[in-house]
Amino acid sequence: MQPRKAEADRTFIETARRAQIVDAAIDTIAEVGYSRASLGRIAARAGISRGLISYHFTGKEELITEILRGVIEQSRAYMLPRITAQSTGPGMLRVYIESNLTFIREHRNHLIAIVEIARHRIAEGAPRGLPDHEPDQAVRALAQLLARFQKSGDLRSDFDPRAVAIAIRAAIDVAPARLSADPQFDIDSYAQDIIQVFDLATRTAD
Amino acid sequence: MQPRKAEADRTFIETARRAQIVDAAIDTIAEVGYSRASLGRIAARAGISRGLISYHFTGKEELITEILRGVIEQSRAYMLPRITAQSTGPGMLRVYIESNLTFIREHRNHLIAIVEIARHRIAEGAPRGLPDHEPDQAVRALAQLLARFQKSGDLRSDFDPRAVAIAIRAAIDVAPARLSADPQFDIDSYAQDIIQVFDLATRTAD
Amino acid sequence: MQPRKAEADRTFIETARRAQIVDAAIDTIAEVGYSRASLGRIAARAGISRGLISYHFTGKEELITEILRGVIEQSRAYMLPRITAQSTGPGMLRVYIESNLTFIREHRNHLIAIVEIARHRIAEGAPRGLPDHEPDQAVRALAQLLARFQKSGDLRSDFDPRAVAIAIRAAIDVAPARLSADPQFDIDSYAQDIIQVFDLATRTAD
Amino acid sequence: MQPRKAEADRTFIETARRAQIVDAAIDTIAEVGYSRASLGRIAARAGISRGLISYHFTGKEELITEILRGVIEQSRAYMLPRITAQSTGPGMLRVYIESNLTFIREHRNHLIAIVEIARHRIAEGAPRGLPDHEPDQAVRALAQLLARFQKSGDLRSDFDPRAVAIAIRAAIDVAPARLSADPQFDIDSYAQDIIQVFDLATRTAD
DNA sequence: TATGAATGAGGATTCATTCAT
DNA sequence: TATGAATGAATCCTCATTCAT
Repeated sequence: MQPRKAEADRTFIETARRAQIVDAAIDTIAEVGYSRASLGRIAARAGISRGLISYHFTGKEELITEILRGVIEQSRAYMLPRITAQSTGPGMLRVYIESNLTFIREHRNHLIAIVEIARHRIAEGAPRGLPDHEPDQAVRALAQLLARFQKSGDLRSDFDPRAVAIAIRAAIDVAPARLSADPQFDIDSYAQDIIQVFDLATRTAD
Repeated sequence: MQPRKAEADRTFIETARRAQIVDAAIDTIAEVGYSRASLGRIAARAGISRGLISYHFTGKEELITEILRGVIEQSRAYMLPRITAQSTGPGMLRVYIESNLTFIREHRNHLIAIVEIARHRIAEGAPRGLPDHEPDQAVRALAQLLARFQKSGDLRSDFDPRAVAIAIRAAIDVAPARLSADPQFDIDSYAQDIIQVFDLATRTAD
Repeated sequence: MQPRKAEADRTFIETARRAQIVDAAIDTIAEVGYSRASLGRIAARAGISRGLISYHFTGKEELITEILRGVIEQSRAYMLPRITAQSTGPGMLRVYIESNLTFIREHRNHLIAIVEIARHRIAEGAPRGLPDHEPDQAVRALAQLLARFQKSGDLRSDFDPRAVAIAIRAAIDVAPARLSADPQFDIDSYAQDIIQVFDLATRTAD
Repeated sequence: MQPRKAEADRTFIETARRAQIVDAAIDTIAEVGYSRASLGRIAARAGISRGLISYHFTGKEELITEILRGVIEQSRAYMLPRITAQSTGPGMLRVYIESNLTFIREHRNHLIAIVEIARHRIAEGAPRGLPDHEPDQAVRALAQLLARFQKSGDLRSDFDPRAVAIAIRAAIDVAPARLSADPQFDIDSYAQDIIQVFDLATRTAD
């Protein structure tokens, strides 16, 4: 759905309300799961009326899309500078995984929510809303990074960057659910372990 | 919940119908996603009335549980002998990944469906029905395998078997969704790639 | 509904089955209440298939009517001779109440069932099936008895026999429900108490 | 179950709608009986949509409980002052019966409805919602009254107050159904008749 | 006779959405 | 801006009944 208004036209209050609703929606999805996250429950958590959500968002879909957009934007803002600061292949890979999992640890609910949303969007074959089918985009970007370092001889050249990108993203994307379902899951040591896995798997034999 | 009848008491027709319904449910879930897979849609696909599903299954939950049970059983039957036939760590790992992905390729919808179901069950915190919270069980079994070969010196000992198991399962479990969403995804070459990833990551340095 | 066959045409087996079904229905109604007493549950209790009930009875209504008919017949057979054996007004009244409550005590479920049925029939304004709206018939018969003894000077003449009949029947008809809901309810001493109540209320002042 | 909101928080419109729905439910139950009184029929009678009932009440049970609560409250408000104004045993008893039946006459449908509801609640063994299993409470209160006057020598002491209370309540509770099923039933003269019955049965011999 | 199979109606509930105020 | 009110669709489930074997 297209937004109710162009972003630029929004008043201060409107922007604040949208943010408040988005936050409530994230927490609700993280707590009760996507399919039980009705507008009623989201409104209740935000302490506002059901109607107000409809007032600020064209429909449920716009709200969901907004969540996605926001979280992706934040995560990019956090990770991109860190990743681009690295100049070696192994370094980039380490920081990529590390910054992803750190961001997940510090934004648990946000990530639980978008993973939930992504699954539903994929499952229901509705990749509209985002210009490009979200999880794929992340895979593609990572694959490009890998390919670049393969070319420069900084990573092994005998693997398909796309396949490995899928595996890395899978290992990362599984973390939010783990985090919420398994109290013993230690995301930091998990990070170190999979950094080693993909480091060994992609590092050139010296 | 509990089945309408003990399995042994079922008529030929009853068994056939149950199977037909289970199949229709699998295809429906694979096509429209878990949350849109209503009994009505499942019945429509099977070409039967809504009531007939209720006649053969105590409730939606029994149907879902039956799907899970069936697919897990089939996949075990397919993979277990292949995996246990291997005596070396790397061999086991290769066959584990390979047989999983082969099974996925040959039972696309089945796997799409159970991954969908598993997500929902996790998300809604209701892992009842199956003795043990399904995806975890798979992780745990794989972790045990890895640990065993670590102890026998057949795999590196400097990684947490549980963490690596999670990563391997993630790489496998992501395949069904890929398969259905991305027409260019080549599961066989993906298999070879991730076999190499985890082989390099776990193989002892000679 | 009219019965499937004239009573005379029934084979031995048919008669036995009908009786078995009627018994199962009585126990089911007594246990789970009228509205939860589905044909499925009745069949299950009888250990037969759902279809068989439909084979022996035109519909649920015929079954229910049959229960009513049977229990009323039995209760008449038990009570009538006892009541008509009495020649005085007070004696008749005592035996009327006593034999009713004794019959109730000895046929708990049967009585619970028909009271349940009667309520539903009244409530749903469907007094068809029986030539005459059941509870009314009992009231009317009792009122006639009372009136007869009033005329012969054997009971007070300053009460409306119909009103008192209603009150007596109410005191009796309430017993089955009490019996099943209140474990401390002692039907025998209750009988003595209400015998005294209606004796004092109707006895001529000597 | 528990109401959607605390009673104090309700809007004017909300209060009015709830009352309207309760009224429609009472009339529907009185007309077609408890088990046929579906939310659909109730909504139709109220001239509103099915969903609106769910909007104002948590579920069917809350609606039913609300009916019970309301009618009991009204009937208490009507009867209690009249009964407690009496100081003698026979006087109390007369006013008890009289006020009950007057209230019934003036609130026909209300009483038909709550008797219907009470039966169902008893039959299905689910006396929750109300603090105490309703009909029993009425019996108990009356039994206490009777016992008090027995002790003070104002009523015969040779009857069980509980048994007589059951009989009196039965005579009263049967009136709503009579009223609706039997057009010739004259509740006022019925009142006078059973007042005499229980007066004669409990009055001390002077 | 008896069963299992199948249907379709009806019922309670949840929910996204619309609208008047 | 914000709310409460209201709707109607969708969903799961139960059930009486019908029918072929």
